[in-house]
Amino acid sequence: MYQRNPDSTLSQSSPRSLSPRGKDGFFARVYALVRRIPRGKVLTYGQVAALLGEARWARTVGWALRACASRSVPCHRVLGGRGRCSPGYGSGHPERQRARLEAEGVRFRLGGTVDLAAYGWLGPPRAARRSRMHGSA
DNA sequence: AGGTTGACTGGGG
DNA sequence: TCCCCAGCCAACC
Repeated sequence: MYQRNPDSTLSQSSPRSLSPRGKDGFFARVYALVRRIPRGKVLTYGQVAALLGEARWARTVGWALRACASRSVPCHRVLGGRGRCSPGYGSGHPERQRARLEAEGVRFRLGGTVDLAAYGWLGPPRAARRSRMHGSA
């Protein structure tokens, strides 16, 4: 099984990353958003960055997830822009990411990519609800 | 203070 | 479709 020590990653793996300074806790906001991705749905690094209002910070999102502060953050639901698993997932085991996603019902194409149009999350409900409920009034 | 790194992206071959 | 290159930008050293 591929369970890493949640505790060790919390206390010693990335001590400084847990107190992100750039932009009032960008890391924390990344974790908060990723935690909301529903089972069986995915998001790309670029989309996470965009949803947080920092469209060009895709690489920084990667930094945040590398630290993967808590086991409660389903970081396996974040893929590269081409719907591919992250090369560095689980310290170089993207297959683990795939296994987790498949366990949630996400199917992969022959090339090892996920159909983002089919499995992509639309984002926080609130954003979608706002335009629909309030409309113009 | 400055160079390097990286779980990214988009474009081109 | 896959691989490589240039641009990207904060974190890291």
